[in-house]
Amino acid sequence: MPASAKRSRLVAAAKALIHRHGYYATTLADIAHAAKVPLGNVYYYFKTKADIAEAAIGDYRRWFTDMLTQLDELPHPEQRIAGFLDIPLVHLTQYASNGCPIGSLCQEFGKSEGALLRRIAAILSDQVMWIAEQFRLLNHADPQADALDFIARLQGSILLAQSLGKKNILAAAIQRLRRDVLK
Amino acid sequence: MPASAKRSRLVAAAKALIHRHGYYATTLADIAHAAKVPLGNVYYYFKTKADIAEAAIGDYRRWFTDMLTQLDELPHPEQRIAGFLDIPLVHLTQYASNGCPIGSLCQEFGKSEGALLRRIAAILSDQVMWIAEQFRLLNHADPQADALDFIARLQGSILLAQSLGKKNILAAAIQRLRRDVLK
DNA sequence: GTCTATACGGCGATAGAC
DNA sequence: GTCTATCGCCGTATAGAC
Repeated sequence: MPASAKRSRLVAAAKALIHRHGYYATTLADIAHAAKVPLGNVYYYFKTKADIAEAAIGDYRRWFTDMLTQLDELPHPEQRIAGFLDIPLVHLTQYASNGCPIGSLCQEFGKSEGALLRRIAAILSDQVMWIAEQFRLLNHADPQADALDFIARLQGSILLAQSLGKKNILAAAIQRLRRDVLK
Repeated sequence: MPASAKRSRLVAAAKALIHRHGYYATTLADIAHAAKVPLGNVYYYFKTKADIAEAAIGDYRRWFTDMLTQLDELPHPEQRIAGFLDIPLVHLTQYASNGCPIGSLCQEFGKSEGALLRRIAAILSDQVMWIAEQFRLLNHADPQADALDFIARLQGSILLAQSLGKKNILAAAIQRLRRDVLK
């Protein structure tokens, strides 16, 4: 039932605008306009603004779940991790100017919206567990701690690149992560 | 001239509330109430809400500058870095539940407020340069890159601890940073 | 310098015709 | 299902008395 063209356009617009301007700064009018849907009609598909965010988060989660499942097809853990690092590399410019769509929402929702925080943070949690699994296969002494450090380095580097306005920082950090893991 | 009791109270209230709830979610009425200053009177001290944020950022910058200057008195770079890591350790609970006051403002301002972003990001930049100087003294091959990685790990760990609701993540990350640097 | 009252705009959400 | 008009609230900012 969620497969309506308008609904999809609304969610897509919400994801793009929220990534660029943040959740609070994005208005329903902005989303409706970008999706070419009249403002009042938005409420036929979503009861509240938070519901749109939830749909956007669901989209992100499905996307990452699919991506990690695809990467699981690769034969070696090193290849899988390299594939994982390709994600921020492909979106380098976007991540460096708008931040990680997951990480920045965690920041925003971490301040107030408890229910939405748990949903968006679950994606980060998925990533940590997936990386930990690869590290376990690579015989790390403490795969969980190493995975947390890995994701922290990635998220922190995105923040630094965005804050200092230098996407090179992110590119170099990805390179460094790849080297440290695959050495 | 900036040393008015009311003004100081307003800035202090702004810092605390913005750290807890973020800049956009914090209203001038909240700040005025917490500082026990009538709403209308706020505008005698600050022309706009952004001006209050600027004052808060100035406060943070002075605080960190003083702290780093104090740490410079310590004889060995290792001790200085250990002292630097004591900052998030002392504020562990607060950082784990509300994030880093600097990092989370960078996220928030990175989305829209360009002028304020540059000011708050300067603090991160200061930290990176200061850490890089210590690494240079410790004969690191690439002090700048190592410093960026160091701050990224710290910021990313704070984000993970806050998002996943486990302050242990931050405590462990600090321990790990200390061990990696001082070994 | 201080404080009350209020203007003004924008946003989330609703009513109700079609 | 779709869309226009609009309500009600809240947040920033101002006017102006004291």
